[in-house]
Amino acid sequence: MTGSSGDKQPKYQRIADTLKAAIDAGQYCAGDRLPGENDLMDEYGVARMTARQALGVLQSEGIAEARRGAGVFVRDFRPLRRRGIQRLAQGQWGSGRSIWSADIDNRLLVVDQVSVTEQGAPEHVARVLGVDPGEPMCVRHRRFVLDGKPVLLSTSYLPAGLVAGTAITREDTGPGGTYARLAEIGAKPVHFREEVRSRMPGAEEAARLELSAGTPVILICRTAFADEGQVVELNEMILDAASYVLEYDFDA
Amino acid sequence: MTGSSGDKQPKYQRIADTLKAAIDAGQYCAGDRLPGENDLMDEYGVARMTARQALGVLQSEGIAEARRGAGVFVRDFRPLRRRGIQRLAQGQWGSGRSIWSADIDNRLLVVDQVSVTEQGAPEHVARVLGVDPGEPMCVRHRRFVLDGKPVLLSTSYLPAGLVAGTAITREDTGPGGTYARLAEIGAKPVHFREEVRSRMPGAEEAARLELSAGTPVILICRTAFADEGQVVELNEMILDAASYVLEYDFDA
DNA sequence: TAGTGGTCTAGACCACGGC
DNA sequence: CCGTGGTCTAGACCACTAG
Repeated sequence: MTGSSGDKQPKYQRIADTLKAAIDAGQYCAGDRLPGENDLMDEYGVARMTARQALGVLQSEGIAEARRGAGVFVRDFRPLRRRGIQRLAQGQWGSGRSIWSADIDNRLLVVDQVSVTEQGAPEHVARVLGVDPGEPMCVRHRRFVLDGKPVLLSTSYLPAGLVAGTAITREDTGPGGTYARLAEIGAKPVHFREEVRSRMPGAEEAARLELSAGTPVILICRTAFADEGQVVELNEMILDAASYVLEYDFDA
Repeated sequence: MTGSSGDKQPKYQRIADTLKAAIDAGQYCAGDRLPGENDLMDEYGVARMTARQALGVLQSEGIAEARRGAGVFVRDFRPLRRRGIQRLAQGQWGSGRSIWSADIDNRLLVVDQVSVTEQGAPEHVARVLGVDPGEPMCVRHRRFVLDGKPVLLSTSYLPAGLVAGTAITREDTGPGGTYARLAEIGAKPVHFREEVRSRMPGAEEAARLELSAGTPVILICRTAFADEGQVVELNEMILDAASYVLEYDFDA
């Protein structure tokens, strides 16, 4: 495909396709600098905005990344593997290690932008939790930064009455994390539901995750159920899609 | 956020933020037409390309959609729910109904662009299947169109030797689909792994799924294992991210 | 047919990065 | 410093859609 058919494509698309073909052919590898706007203007005899638009195609497809003052570079894709099911098996958090240490090998994970507040349940949260909007909730915000790159934003909602007085209301939830604390107060999560979708980030999300153009986010909304079917936590996560592969393993 | 701080934002960003705020405030609802390029030029006293850039922000965030000759319109988000685990429970395909009918209620699902060919295993497929690259595979391509909107592209790889002579090599695999046929030849899938990621589509993917700008795709790579741990199928799916929510339900 | 968005040109000034 | 990409202007022609 992309052959020499007389499809009457726009110029910028033809230039973009040529660059993509060169990347596929290995003429440019991950991290290499692509021809800049000026190069393309000379080579194809087009105006600045047209060359710019061609490079914009590669950026909006997540293939390339512009660095101001330096050039446009080929991106690479080396995602983390997030095992959705095994990571929540009881052995992981029952034993006292952080859930997150299951994900990472030889990498530096920093949790920052932590805040724990009590506020009223937003409407969509209340609906899932089965409570009234405005019901007091313990809201935990966190950002996870792996090797200096932010990869995940997390917002966790728990019923304020349920978790009052536990370490869940503190920034450091202690060994085993939130789920170990829930187990200690008789609200052990026994069932989980994860809903996954993807969209482009808003400006604030892109800033907090330091996303370059053309990178979507993955949204995971996890609901944790105790053994009476009671919802004990709702966790909304925003992931850099270029940093993650989610894995779900299950039997027929 | 987006307060009146003297952040010295670009004009197009300020215009875009104003439009987004108006949408959030309910001044424009899903399907409504937004102010066009000419409107913004008049209202803000900017050049054509700047107004255009502002509208481009909303489009690249998936908030709005341009319709040529008509205007720029607010998009909506009414996704399908795809239950990753229950839908592959044996009751679903063991009973003879199509797996896909489990997903849809009162909607017209059309499967088109079907092709079944035999070709050599691509390198990445061979690696997962544990065979040599070029090993003959049965390759099934399909496109799923729901109520006239393409939502999913599927490419399925099965060992050619295993499925030779079965309905799997025909376009219509018969009641219960591929998995029912595999069960009949003693290669019943008992375990599945789904790997999920997201990125922006390439031009061909966007065309086949009729995606508007600012819509990512979700990639699902599903591996089906028979009871000896043997891989019997690898299914690569490309989903319109604006059409789907994936759901995974599991116990701790 | 009138108005819309899609493409394109030929300039301009700026902020930032590497040298 | 000089080249890079980021923003912006003021025009132009086109294809498409709605009325």
